Amino acid sequence: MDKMLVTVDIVLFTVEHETLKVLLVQRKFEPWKDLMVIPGGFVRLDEDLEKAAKRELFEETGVNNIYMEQLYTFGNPQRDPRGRVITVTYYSLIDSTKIKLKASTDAKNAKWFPISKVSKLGFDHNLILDYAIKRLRNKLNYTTIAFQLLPQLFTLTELQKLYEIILDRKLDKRNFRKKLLSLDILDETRESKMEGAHRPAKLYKFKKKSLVFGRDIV
Amino acid sequence: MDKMLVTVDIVLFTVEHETLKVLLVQRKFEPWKDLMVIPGGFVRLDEDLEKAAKRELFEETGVNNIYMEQLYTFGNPQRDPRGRVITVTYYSLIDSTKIKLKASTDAKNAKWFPISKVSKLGFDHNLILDYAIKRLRNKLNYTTIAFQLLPQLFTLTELQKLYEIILDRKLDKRNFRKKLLSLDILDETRESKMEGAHRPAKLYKFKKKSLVFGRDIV
DNA sequence: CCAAAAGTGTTAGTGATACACCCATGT
DNA sequence: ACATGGGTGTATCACTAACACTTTTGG
Repeated sequence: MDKMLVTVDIVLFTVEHETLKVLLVQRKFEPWKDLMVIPGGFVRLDEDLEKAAKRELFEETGVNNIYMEQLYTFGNPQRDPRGRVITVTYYSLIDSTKIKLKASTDAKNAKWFPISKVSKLGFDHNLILDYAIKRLRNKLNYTTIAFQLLPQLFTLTELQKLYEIILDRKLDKRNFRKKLLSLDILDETRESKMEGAHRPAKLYKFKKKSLVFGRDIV
Repeated sequence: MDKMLVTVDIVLFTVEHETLKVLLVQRKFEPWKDLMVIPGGFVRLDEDLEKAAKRELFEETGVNNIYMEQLYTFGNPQRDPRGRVITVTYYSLIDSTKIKLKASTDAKNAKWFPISKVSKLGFDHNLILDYAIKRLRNKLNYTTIAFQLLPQLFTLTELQKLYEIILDRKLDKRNFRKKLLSLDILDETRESKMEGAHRPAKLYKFKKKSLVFGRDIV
């Protein structure tokens, strides 16, 4: 083996059942047979890195057209026992209800895992995941990436809950609302959400110009 | 050419004669013969990426043991006409007086260029440089990387001037001092710098624990 | 009328910015 | 005494964080 191999790995996050989850696939072969890993694959010779990441992701999840950001490039010579493999990693946060995991394409078994329950992954993927979680949480502070997880109309409480799940801490309701509304990226609608025995919540939508996901808001 | 090739490129900054400069080398061969480019080279099969960056840098500049940070990985398939070459880029800021540029090793002609005078570079290196400048400036806000450019004892005015040069804007003297002193990373010494017909300036040094360069200070 | 979540304002603290004058020295 | 750069304090503003009660609905 005298080649340097280049892969892309994609750390894909979602929020489901009030839990931050990451998409993992199970390895069918050695090394790390049966262990879970972050999905990814080899970059083709004529293929842009981000395109490759999107293609791999599409092949394994059916998800398309998402905003994706480069995370870091991991290149320890020992990270893959089969040879020299460097990996350019990407991450994203998506609405899991908008995709269907193709259960068995590529003979892989893709599943969402609560990040709190992820144990030993193959390769150096625990390292990659930890790094991605930090970046994701940090990115929440100054971008709109979280908004991709909500329907077009949503309540401020739903948005806040989302932030709390991803950040894994409680936020103050009044401060959260004040902050979000001051950013001038939300439009109040005349509709409201009635469900349960309590006061209905106003529904908001994003201003059109704010719909570029991942856009920086500072 | 059926291989994917991996290089590391290093954007090395310094401040000299009150100017922010970047280290460039001149290409001796096609493509982009005679144009300036960011120094770099191929990663060996058994070599860690950052190690490779440090080795390349050492071979071309003689500089050793520096703090270096990964910038981004560029992988457009057309970025090198000779084949598929992806590059993992690093950047750093160093004291140019501590190194000697080996003028002609590797048949290269390494020189410091004021960033304001950099014109068309080979490959996509203008893009890489622009990206590096942004990151460097941003990093100044919350790390101690700039401190590597100063002698052990320095005045606050020297430090401020350094920041102004890198950021390319004036800073308020009182606010700068207030901020820096409030960070609790400087120790006042009993010495002062006498030069010129004016009041001598107090000399400061960094607290030992702050001497890990590139360390985050927030 | 009770339970449940929605909605709302004020205060205190912190950090950023803007701004002008006196101080210590060499010549 | 004057020219030069060193050194200092205050007021305003914006943002963060802490904190508790009233409103609207369904049952």
